[in-house]
Amino acid sequence: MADEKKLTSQSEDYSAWYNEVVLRAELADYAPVRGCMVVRPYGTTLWENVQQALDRRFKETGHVNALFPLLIPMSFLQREADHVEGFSPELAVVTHGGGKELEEPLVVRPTSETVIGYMYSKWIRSYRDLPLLINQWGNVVRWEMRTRLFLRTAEFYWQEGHTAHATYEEAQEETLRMLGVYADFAINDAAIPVIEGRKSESERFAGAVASYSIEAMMGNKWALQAGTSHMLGQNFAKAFDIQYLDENNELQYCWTTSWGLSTRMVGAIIMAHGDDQGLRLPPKLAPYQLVVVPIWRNEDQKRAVLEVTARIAAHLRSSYRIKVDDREEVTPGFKFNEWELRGVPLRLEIGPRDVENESVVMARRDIPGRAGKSVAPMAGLSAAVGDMLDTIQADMLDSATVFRDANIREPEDYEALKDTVDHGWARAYWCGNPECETRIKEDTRATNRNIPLDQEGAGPGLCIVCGEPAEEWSYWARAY
RNA sequence: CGGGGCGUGGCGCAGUCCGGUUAGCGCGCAUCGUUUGGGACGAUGAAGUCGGAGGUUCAAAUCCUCUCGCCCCGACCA
Repeated sequence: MADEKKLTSQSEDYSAWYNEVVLRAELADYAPVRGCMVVRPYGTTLWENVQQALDRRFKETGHVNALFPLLIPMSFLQREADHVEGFSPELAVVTHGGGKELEEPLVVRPTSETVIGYMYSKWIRSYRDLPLLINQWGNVVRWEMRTRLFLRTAEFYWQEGHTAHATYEEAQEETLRMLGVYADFAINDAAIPVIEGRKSESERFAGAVASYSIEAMMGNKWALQAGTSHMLGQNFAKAFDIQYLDENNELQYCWTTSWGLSTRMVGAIIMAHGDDQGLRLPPKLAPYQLVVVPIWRNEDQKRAVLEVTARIAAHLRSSYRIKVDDREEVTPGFKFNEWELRGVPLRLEIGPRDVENESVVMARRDIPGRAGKSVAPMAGLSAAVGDMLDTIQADMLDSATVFRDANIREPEDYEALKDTVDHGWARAYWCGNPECETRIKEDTRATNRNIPLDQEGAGPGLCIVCGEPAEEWSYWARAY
């Protein structure tokens, strides 16, 4: 930071920008343990808003919440071959308890498929018990090599849904339903356009038959997997004996799914919307939807302004998440910058002129500077604020969508693809051969993000790498 | 685990090469006053076992040995 007041600009150093925003907006801080973070109150409120928006959708689709234990017997992980292999390098293991070495080590859950599978095998007896639709809000630990606040931390907070079904079709339907729920949330609440798709074999969750993701484009044009949904087939059902008696009194293995969305979504919100001034939070999720900054020059004005401010705030508080910043030790200009850094979508400025004219100045965070300012009459202010917040929400989605679409190209050939993924995402035909996928990764550091569910317009084509026939196109990009 | 960087008041750093007053600077913080429509200013003040341990020396933030931790860049991952 050359200028201590300003953030490092995104163009100068995107990851420095990211770290500074997270710290200075007081979303999170580094914990004493490497790779762990403290989610500060402002970040927690944002996460709680994410939770509420998702939880409502989970309930609407028939799910209920439960809480499963943090510690899992090591042997559980080993029951599903791919699952152990996938997770063993990143497990935190508890070897001692009560001052004694444990007979069997316990792992701190990296995810809960195994314990939940164990419990499901106890709970499920009959087809009448199905489908079983449970979600858990909690934390997990994965010993990551390289960590970044929110994006990849050793411990993170998330929800993991785990469902069991009688048939393949129902489980597959559930997998895609929840992917759709994530997409709906991302688009309509987080104002982040996302692409729903299937993960390639190499990117598939350890133990899954198929994994699906929503992929979002960040401000530096890298991709971020913002949510995943897995079709687990009967892999875990067989490993944990999750069986039921069907209508014909025959024993069948269940079909299970799991799906998760983590505090990484906070990182997505930061990077999808942030600018050189700091955060830009979508109104639906922002801890404060609007901040009111009173302005005065002398005692008389102060009294009048604060009185009007209090009245307006009391009125707005019933409908909006509002913060009145009446600190006297900092100037209005300082407050403007601080709340812009912290991403509050809308600011109301109330000064002597406004008191006189019975108006307020509204400043939109998504449109910096003078262009984002307008004057609104105090009469009918609540409705005007509501309209403005709706407009900001919609405009943020629009501009994120325009940005994303402007940075997705369809390269003609392999040489063009190499260039494309340097500046954005590529949508290209791929034959599905892992060797072609690996080659792209080695040549460009870009990975297969997903094979979009929406294949409209895709006909038979030729693989961008090997030229063999390809049925589907997929997205390729540098990713977090 | 490989490469790089860094540990000095709350934060950011200088000082370390070449040992030598009372360890400085900016920001922040506290008090008072003047300010307040885009990051105010002045005065006064509080705050540091120089990451830790051992060693060399009359003398160590500074030199030597060991150690711990953090950050950044790679390979792995949501």
